[in-house]
Amino acid sequence: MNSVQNNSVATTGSEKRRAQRIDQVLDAASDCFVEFGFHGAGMAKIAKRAGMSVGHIYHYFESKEAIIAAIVDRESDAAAERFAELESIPKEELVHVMAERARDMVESKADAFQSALNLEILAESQRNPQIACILHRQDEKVRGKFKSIIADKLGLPEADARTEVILSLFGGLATRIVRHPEIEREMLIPLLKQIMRQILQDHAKD
Amino acid sequence: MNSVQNNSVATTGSEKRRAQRIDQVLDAASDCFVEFGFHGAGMAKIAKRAGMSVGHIYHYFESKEAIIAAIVDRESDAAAERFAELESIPKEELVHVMAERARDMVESKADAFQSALNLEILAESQRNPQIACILHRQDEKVRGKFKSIIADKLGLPEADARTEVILSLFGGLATRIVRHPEIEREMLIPLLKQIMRQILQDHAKD
Amino acid sequence: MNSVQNNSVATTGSEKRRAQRIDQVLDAASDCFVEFGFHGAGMAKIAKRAGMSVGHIYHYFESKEAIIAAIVDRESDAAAERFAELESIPKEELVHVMAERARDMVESKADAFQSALNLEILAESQRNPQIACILHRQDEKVRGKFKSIIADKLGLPEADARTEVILSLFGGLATRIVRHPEIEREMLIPLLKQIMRQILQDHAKD
Amino acid sequence: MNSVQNNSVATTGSEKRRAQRIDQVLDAASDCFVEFGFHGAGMAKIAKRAGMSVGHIYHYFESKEAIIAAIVDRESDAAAERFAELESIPKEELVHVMAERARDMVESKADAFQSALNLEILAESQRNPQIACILHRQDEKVRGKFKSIIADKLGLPEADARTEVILSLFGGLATRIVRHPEIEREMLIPLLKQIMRQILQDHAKD
DNA sequence: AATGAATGAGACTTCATTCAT
DNA sequence: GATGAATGAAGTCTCATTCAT
Repeated sequence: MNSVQNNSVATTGSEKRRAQRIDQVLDAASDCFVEFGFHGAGMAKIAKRAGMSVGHIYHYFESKEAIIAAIVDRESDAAAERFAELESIPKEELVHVMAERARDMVESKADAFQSALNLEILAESQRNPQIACILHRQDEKVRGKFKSIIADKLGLPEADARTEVILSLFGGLATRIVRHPEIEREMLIPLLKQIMRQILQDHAKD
Repeated sequence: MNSVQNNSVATTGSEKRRAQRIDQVLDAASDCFVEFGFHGAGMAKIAKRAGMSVGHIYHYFESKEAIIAAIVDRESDAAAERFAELESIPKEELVHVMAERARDMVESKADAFQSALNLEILAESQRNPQIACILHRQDEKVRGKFKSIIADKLGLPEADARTEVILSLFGGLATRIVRHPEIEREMLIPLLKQIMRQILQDHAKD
Repeated sequence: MNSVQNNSVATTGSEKRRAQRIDQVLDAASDCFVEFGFHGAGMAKIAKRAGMSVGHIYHYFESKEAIIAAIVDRESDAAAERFAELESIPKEELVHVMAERARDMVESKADAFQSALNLEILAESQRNPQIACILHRQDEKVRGKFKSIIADKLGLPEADARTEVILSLFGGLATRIVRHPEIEREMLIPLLKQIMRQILQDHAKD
Repeated sequence: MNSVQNNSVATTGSEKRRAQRIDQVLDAASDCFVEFGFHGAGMAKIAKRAGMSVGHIYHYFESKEAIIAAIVDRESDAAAERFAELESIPKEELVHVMAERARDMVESKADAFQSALNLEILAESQRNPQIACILHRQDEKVRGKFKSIIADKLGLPEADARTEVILSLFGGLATRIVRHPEIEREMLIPLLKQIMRQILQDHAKD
C-alpha cells in the first residue's frame, strides 16, 4: 500500500539491497500497524507480510520500537515535505494553492491510510519520548517554514497564531474524515477556502 | 485525575457502594490508560491503583474491553453534554459563546475532549468496532444538535458543512494543544473568534 | 433432573430443612457436573442452580471435593441398591429377571444421566483416592452379593468370573449407549438375554 | 510411558526433528493427563515433562485442546488398527483369535483401550464435540469392519447386534480391569471365550 | 441461616527477542 | 545474509474459598 521511499544514497549493490529490505519491513509494518495497531501487530505478522523471517528483521532493526521510530520518521518526513513545497509558491497564488490543498485532503482517500497511522503515532507519542521527540522535531520544521511564509512572503502579523490554527484545522479535518467516511466531502470545500482566505489575508480584527 | 461521576440513581446502600466501586475502577483505568495506553496498562496495574484485587474487577466488568468501552462511554457522554448546552443559548449570544468555548478549550488543560485519553480512544476506535460504534453514536448526537442550531436557530444554509468544519477545528485544536503544550494559547483566541464568527454568520461566498 | 433422595432420618424441622438444602446442592451439582464436568462446573453455577448463595454452600460442604464425594456416595448407593434387589428374587426367575434388567438398561434413557455422571466419576477416581475408595467399597458390596447369589442360590462354580463378566458387560453397555444414542437398542435384547442365560447357567465348558 | 509413533514420512532432518518434538509433547501430555486429568494437568507441567518451554509448545499446537485432540486421535487410531487386523484372519480361526484377543486385553495392562487415558477421553467427549467427533468417526470405522466380518465372512444374521454387544463387552472389561487391578484375570478367560463363541456362531435363539 | 464482595493463586496464551545452524 | 526453533515474562481471565454483614 505504501512503498515509495528509497532514501538510500547507497551506491553499492549490497547497500541497495539492504535499503530495499528495510523498506520491505517498513511497508509491511505500516500495513500491520494500521490494521492491528502498534501493539496488536506481532513481529510474526510483520515478518510474514515482509516476506522475511522474524529473526532476520533484527538484522535491520534493533527492536520493534526501532521499527516504529523509523516509520514515524518516514511518515512525518513525508508530511513535512508536503508543506515544504509551499515555499516555492509565489505570493499571489498562495491562498489559492492552500485552498486547493484543503480540497485535496478532503477529497483524497489516499490519506486515510496515512491518517490512520497518524492516530496510532499520536497516541504512541504520548508515552514514548523517542516518538514524541521525532514528531516534535518535524513539527518544528513545518511550523518554522509556515511562519516564514506567512510573515515574510505574505507580510502578515501574528504569524504564529495563523500557523497554529491552520495546522490544527488540517489535522482535525484529516482525523475527522477518517472517522466519518460518510461525510459528503465536496460540500466542505467552499467553506474551507473561505476560511483559508481569511487566515491568510489581513482581515484580522477582533 | 478523574472521579466526578455519580450517575447512580441507587438508593440501597449496597447499590451505592457498587457504583462507587465501579467508578474506582473506571478512574484507575483512565489514569493507567493515559499513562501507559490501553494495551500497556495491565489489569494488575489497574487493580492496584483501584485498590482492589484483579479478580474482583471482573465482578463489575466482563472484560478489559468492557472497561475501555465504559470509559469511552463516560468520556464521550461528557463531551456530548458540553456541546448540548449550546442549545439553550439565545441566538444573539451564540457566536459569542462559541468563541468563548474555543477560548476555554484552548486555555484549559483539563478538558476531556482534548485529553490524552481521547487520542487513545480515537486510535483504538480504528480497529475496535464496539468503540467505533459508541463514538459514532455520540458524534451523531452532537452533529444533529449542532446542525439544528445552525439551521433553525441561526437560519443559515449549508448547516452540514459548517458543522463538520467546526467539529474538525475543535478536534484538531484539542489534539494539537495536547501535543504542543508550549504553544502560547492566548494568541490564538482572536483568530479563532474571527473564524467562528465567519462560520456562524452568513458571509458565505465562494 | 434428579432429586429423589431424602435419606435424612431427621426429626427436627430444622434438620429436615438442612437435609433438603443439602439435596438441593447435590442435585444442582449433579446437573452441572454432567453438563460441564467436575472441573468445568464452577461453584457459582452450582449455587445459582441450587437457588442458594455461593457462600452458603460452604455451610453444608467443606469444599467442592466434598460435594463430589457426596454425589459419588449417593450415586453409587443407588447403583448398589439396584443390584441388591436381586437377592430377594427366587432362583427360577433370576435368569429372567437379569435379562429384563439388561432390557431396562438398554431401553431406558434415564440412565443416560447416570451414566454420564459415572464416566465423570470413573475418570475422577483415577486420581482422587477418596473417590476411588468410595467406589471400591460399593463395588465390593455389589460383587459380594452377586457372588453369593451365583454361588449359593444358583449353585454355580466360578462365581467370581461370572460376576466380573456380568458387571463388565453391564458397565460396557451403559457407557456405549450413552456414547451412541443412535444404536437401535431393541435389537440387542435377544442376544443379551442369551448371554445372560449362558453366564447364569452351568453350560460352562471350555 | 507412551512413545512409539513415528508416523512422519519426513525426509528432511528438520521435519524429522519437528515430528520428534511433537511426539515429545504428546508423550508428556499423555503422562500428565493420566496422572492429573485433562484439566488438572497444566501447560507448565506438560512443558517441563516434555523438556520444552511452555511457549514453544504453541509452535506445534494451537491450544491445549489441540493437544488433547491429537492424543485422542493417536490413541483411537491405535485402537482401531488393532481391530482392523481381524479382517485378514481366515474364517475358521476367527472365533479363536477373538477369544485370544479377549485374553490379551485381560492380561496386558498396556492396552491403550483399557488405559486410564481412555476414561479421561470418554469423560471429555461428553462435552467436547471435537473429541466426540473423533471418537465417533473411529468407532464408525471399527463398527463397519466388524459388521462386515460377521455378516460377510461368518455369514451370520444380526451383525449389528453382535457387533454392539462385543464392543460393549470389550469396553466394559477394559474399564473394569483398570479400576480393579486386583481381579484375578486368568479366571475370566474361559468364560469370555465361551461368550465370544456364542456371539460369533449361529446358536442364536430367543 | 444467608449473602455476595473480596481475594489471590494459577490457568492458558502471546510475543519480543535470541541463537544455533 | 537468512532461518525459525526456542525462551520466559507478562497478559487476561477464572475460580475455590473466606468473611463481614
